[in-house]
Amino acid sequence: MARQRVTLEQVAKAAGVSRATVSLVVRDSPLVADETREKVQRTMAALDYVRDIGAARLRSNSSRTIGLIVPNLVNPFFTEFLSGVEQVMGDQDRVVLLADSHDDPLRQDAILQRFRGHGVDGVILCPAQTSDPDLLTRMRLWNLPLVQALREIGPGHGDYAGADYRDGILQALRHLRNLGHRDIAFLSVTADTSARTERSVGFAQALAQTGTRNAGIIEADLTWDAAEQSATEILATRATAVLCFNDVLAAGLILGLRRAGTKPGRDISVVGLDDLPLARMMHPALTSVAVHPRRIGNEAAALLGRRLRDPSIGPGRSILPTQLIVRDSTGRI
Amino acid sequence: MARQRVTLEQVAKAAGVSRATVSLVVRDSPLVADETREKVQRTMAALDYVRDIGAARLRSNSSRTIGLIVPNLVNPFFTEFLSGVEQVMGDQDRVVLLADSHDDPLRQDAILQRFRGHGVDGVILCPAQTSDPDLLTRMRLWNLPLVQALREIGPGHGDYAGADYRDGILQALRHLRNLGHRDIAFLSVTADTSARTERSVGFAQALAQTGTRNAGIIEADLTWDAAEQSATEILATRATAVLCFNDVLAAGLILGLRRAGTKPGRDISVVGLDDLPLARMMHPALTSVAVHPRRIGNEAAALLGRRLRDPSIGPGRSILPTQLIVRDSTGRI
DNA sequence: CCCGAGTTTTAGATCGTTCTAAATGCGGAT
DNA sequence: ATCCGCATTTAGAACGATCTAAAACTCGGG
Repeated sequence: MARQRVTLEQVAKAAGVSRATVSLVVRDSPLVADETREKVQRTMAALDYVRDIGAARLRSNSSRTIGLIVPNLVNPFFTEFLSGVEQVMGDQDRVVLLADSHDDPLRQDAILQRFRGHGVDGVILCPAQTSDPDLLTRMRLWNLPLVQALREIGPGHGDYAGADYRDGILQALRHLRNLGHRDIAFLSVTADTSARTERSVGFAQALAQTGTRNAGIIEADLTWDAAEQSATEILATRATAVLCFNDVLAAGLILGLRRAGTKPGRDISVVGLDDLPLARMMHPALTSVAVHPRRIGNEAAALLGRRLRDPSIGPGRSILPTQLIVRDSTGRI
Repeated sequence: MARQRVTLEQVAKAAGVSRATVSLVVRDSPLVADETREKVQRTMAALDYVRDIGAARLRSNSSRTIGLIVPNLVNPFFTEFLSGVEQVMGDQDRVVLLADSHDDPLRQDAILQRFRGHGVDGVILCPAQTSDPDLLTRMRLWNLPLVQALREIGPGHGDYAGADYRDGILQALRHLRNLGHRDIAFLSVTADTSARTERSVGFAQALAQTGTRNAGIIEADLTWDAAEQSATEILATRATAVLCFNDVLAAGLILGLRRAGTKPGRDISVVGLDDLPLARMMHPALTSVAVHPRRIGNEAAALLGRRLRDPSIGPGRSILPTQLIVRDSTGRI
């Protein structure tokens, strides 16, 4: 039960130098003589010294720690994103505090306070639905660097990483039009986020640009069951093709359509957004717009790194290109 | 750039009491008078005081922080598990440091050092393949409480949370036998973990217990492509049914089988393990053994919580029951 | 009016680091 | 000899909390 943490002090004593010198070695400062440095490094290794980053932060105000808040850990989309963030942060020798807001602004607030208490250097936030726009000013007040990702509170300013959904939707509708579709429905979500408005607007614009018609907008909760049940509503429209808010809904919808006796890809075309891995596995394989959430995660992490290095730099916005992947769920009318 | 962190000192001054009193209020100690407590709480709220947990830990040795290492963030199985851990820890007002070892023991070591430096109270580890058994003694030396999950280094002692795969496999083979199958193949993975040996042994035992025959053990990398390609090898055996290491492999295999012109569920039966959400979405829908990774995550977190509360308590092992979910990928011979 | 037993509050040391400012050692130029 | 400049090293004060041990109250009883 012995408290047996090895401290700077002990290393210093063992190496016959002062605490301050060891501290300099730890942070590999150029001020220390090569001979001393080596001696100290040897004793550090011998004693299995591990620097206490908490104590270091107390004095220096850099915890090498960042907070990451996602609204959902079940959707593979977010976990791929998360994996992208973790990857870059690990390479920068930073550590990621992870939390799931369950799309609940109150919970999100609580998490932010907790993160604040832990002295994170910055936060990557994928905001919960209906987050208070006021949150941004509060965070500025707290002096807590923020990068938003995938979704955004309020009008876009500040660091942001996302994907060019509008263009992706345009690609999808062009593809559908080339296959002869004219009446297109949109299976949207109930949750109110910037991601939804972006895609709704993108849908409207793409309709105009491709000369196709809105056959109806159906909303469903973001679950497979809800999407499955929405199939009947979709079939009640005169749509020959459906664009879905994301692949989760598309997958559920396809299940529902099959259950209702139609053959997706032949009787009705379905396009997803996100191109989750499962898109390939479904039957019929899902035509979807690839978004590469992992890369967005990389970008978000890079943006935050940049911000931490230079807080005065202008906001960085990173909108990654998207790409339609054609599979079997879309076909000629 | 203003230094604007609100400290105990400032709260104390504003409330007209001492630092120590405020500290007691923060930790809601019963020692402080109700009147004082309220006064202090009001000033804390007014000043937007946030307790610095790093500083607290320095003195008190409890960081309310735990480390979680998974070998893979892409596999939904692990992210569900992770989500289970996060949930319980969040409720305990603890924060999760997350890292991905990519199944690489060296990386895993580096992560552990980083966690140690951050002063985590304990670690939940899903060990990377071929982790050195020596790691356990090292961690004991470091005085770092450990809960293993899903996989285990060395012979089982110490806290562990996992699922009863053996029984799940037995259920699967019974089911296959009842459908008339006698020759059963096992699609395994190349990665060498306790999870693999557990399932291999379970397969062998279940063969014996059900009076079925081993039609061959095929190994594939843990990717869809590899599983897809293994279909030809599987078809070269005389197996009428295949048990797969997990649903990812099962999904790939089914794709490969279909591509090869067979009809899974009719010509050949396929059973997965884990019952990932995608099992429902595939065509044919995958018969699989439900493992509930989220609950395992809950358990692992609970075990660690228990250990932190009382370090002297005996090791806890939590093996959750599994349950065969029959869908369309298995059929009468 | 003092005492003792509770209850409540507090001063000061402490945790392991970094920072600041100053001390030290060493050549070479004066 | 003395002094300067440079490269190294260091003592001691932070940082923001908790802990320990003692101080300051309160109150009823002698």
